[in-house]
Amino acid sequence: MTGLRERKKQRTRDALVRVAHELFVTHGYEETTVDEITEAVDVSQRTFFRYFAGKEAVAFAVQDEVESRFYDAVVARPPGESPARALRNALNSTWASMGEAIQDVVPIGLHMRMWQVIETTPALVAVHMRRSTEMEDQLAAVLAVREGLDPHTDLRPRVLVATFSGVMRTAGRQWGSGEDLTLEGARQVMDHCLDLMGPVLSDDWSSCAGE
Amino acid sequence: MTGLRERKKQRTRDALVRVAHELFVTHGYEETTVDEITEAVDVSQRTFFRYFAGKEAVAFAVQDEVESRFYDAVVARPPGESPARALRNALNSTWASMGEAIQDVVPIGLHMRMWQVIETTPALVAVHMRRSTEMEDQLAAVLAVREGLDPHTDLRPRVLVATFSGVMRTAGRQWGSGEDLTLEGARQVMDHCLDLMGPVLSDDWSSCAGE
DNA sequence: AGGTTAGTGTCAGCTTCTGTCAATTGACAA
DNA sequence: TTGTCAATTGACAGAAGCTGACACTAACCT
Repeated sequence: MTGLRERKKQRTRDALVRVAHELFVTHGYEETTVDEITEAVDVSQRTFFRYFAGKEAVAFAVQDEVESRFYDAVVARPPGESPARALRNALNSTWASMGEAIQDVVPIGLHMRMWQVIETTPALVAVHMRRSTEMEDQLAAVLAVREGLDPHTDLRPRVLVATFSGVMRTAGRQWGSGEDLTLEGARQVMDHCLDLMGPVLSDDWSSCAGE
Repeated sequence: MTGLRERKKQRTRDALVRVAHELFVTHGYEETTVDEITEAVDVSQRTFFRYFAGKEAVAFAVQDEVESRFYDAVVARPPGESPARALRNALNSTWASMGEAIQDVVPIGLHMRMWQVIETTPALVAVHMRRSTEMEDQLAAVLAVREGLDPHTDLRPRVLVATFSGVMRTAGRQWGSGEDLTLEGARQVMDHCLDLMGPVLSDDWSSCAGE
C-alpha cells in the first residue's frame, strides 16, 4: 500500500480484468475485441498490452491467483506424506481460501461463468492446457526435491503430476458442463474423479462405482 | 487417385506441409511467416488458408495422421480387454505402422525435429494440448460404448483416458528432450512411463524403480 | 521547486486471418 | 472439338492482435 502511482496502476488493472470478464461472459471471447475492452475502461489499446501479454492473459488473471495458491500449498506439505497424498491434501487445503482469493479480483459468479467460457472456447482451452503443463513442471520439480530424486532421470514425479493434472482438468470440464456452478460443487466433482483415478487403471474395472 | 485436379491439389498441399516443416525446423515456428511459406511454394497466401485453418494447422499435419491411426486401433480392439489394456494394446499395434504413415507425408527425421519444435514453442504446445483433449473426448466416448456406460454420468472412461493422455504427453516431452530421437526410443520412453502410472499413485512410492 | 522516472497516449507498422470477386483451369457432356 | 459448369486460385481490401519508437504527463524524490 505505497504511493498513489501504484494504486492507480492497480485500479486500471482491476478495471481491465473486470470489464474484460464481463464482456467475455456476455458477448463471448472471440467476439470481444481488445479495443472494446479498452474503450470501456477508457485507456489506450497500447496500455492494455502493457498490462497483459495478450488478450488471453486477461482471461486467466483469476486462475493465476488460484493456481499459485495451490502451488504454495503443495510446497507447504510436511515431508512425511507420500507425493500422491501431498497433492490431494494440498488441494483440500486450497479449497478453503479459494473463494476469497477469487472474490478479491472479480465476483465469484462472474468467475464461474468465465470458467465456462474458457472451457468452451478452443483458443482458451489451448492456453489453459499450456498453463497446466507449466504448472505440472513446477509441481514435478517440487515433488522431486521432496523425495530427493533427480528430476531428469526419474520420471515418477512427472508421471504422477501428469495423471493428477489430467484428472483435475477432466473434473473441471465435467463441472463446467453441469448445473451446480458453485465452488462446493466443483470440489465434489474433483474429489470424485480423484477417487476414481486408482481403481480405473486396474483390470477389474468395476471395483469402483461410476457415479 | 482420380482426376488431375485432385492430384494437383494433393501436390500443393504436400508442398505446403513439406516447406512449412523445413522452415519451422530451420528458422523456428514464430520466426517463419505464412508469406515465406507461400512464396517458397509459389502460391498466394489466400491459398494457404484455404488448405489449412491457420498457421498452426500445417504444423500438425503429420500428427493428425498418427493420431487417427491410434484412434482406429482403439476402436478395433476386441471387447474382452479391460479399457486400460485396450488402450495399451492399441498403442502397441500403432507403433508398427507409424513409421510408414509418417514417411508418406514428410521424411521421418524432419518429423522428429518438428516434434521438438512443437514441444519447445509455447503457441504450439498450447495447440497440441487442445488437440489432446479433443482426442480424449473421442476415446472416452469409444470406451463408454465398449463398456456400455452412459458417458454423461459415468466419469470412469474420461478419467482413464485423461490419465493415459497425460502420461503419454509426459513421455513425449521426455523423449523430445533426450538424445535418442528414433521411433524406437519414443516407444521405450512411453512404455516406461505407462508402467510407472499404476505404482506411482500408491502410497508405497518406491515399489517401482524410477529409471 | 525542479529534476527524475514511471506510466500513458499516439502513431506507424507487421502478421495472421477473412470476405469478396474476377480469372483461370480441370471435368464432362453434346 | 467445343461449350458449359464447378472447383480452385489470385488479387485486393480490411479487421484484429500485437510491437516498437517517441513524446508527454503526472507522480515521486531531494
